[in-house]
Amino acid sequence: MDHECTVYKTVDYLAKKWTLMILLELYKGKEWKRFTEIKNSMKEITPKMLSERLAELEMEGLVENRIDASSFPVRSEYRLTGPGTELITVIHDLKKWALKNKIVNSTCANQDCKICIL
Amino acid sequence: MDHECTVYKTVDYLAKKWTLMILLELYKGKEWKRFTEIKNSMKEITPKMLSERLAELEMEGLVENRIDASSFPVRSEYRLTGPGTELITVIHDLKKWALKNKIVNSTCANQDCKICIL
DNA sequence: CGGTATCCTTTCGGATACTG
DNA sequence: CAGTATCCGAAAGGATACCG
Repeated sequence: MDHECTVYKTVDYLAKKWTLMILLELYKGKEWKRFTEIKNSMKEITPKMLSERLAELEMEGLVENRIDASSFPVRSEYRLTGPGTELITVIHDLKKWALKNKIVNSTCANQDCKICIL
Repeated sequence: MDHECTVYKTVDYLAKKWTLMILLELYKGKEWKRFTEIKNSMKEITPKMLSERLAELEMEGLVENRIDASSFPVRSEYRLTGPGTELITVIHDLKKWALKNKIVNSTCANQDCKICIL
């Protein structure tokens, strides 16, 4: 939309399809994850989408990428940056708000969600 | 997208165009605001969009509507509910995160933003 | 005033194929 | 393996007109 307000800018890219899922996928488990590894963990995503979203997140400084070109095939891995990890806290707050105020009966409420693992 | 995860569900509707702007518009100033009053404060929005978004937000329990049908023209007013107001806190946290981690030089950082007023 | 209805444009994302 | 290129369909949103 092209905003000047920080809040709108931030939500604009966080809100895109797959973005949150990718962030949470990178948040769980191991530090560095390979492209295909991320892709396989999100059954429905296309390489095009994953590629686009990772590029955006890298530009926003939430994700970093390291490439080992000496090996073949090239090994490319991603992880959350510091800011990226800190954002998870805010997302967790959002979840707490939702569970407190809106969700009446959800498996999400009884336990840590298996999907977002928050 | 049709998620089962609380977090995704929540972001799915918060992320729609105009939604955040409407919430913040209702957050500032007076308690109850009329349809046209909201519309005029957001120069670019069409009545269709405002109507759709308000309906969604009402369904989600973030906004409530009262109608005075005895007057003519009918007087219809909106305001944030309790949960709606609490959400503003989370949005504020998101802003703080963005200013701390991402925004280098923004008028937003020096003062409360004139747009989101957070 | 407070919306709906209709139509139309634009954007987004999916499917698929291909490449170094 | 880690993507990119191309094409296409669905859906979101804008413009405009109209109505109780």
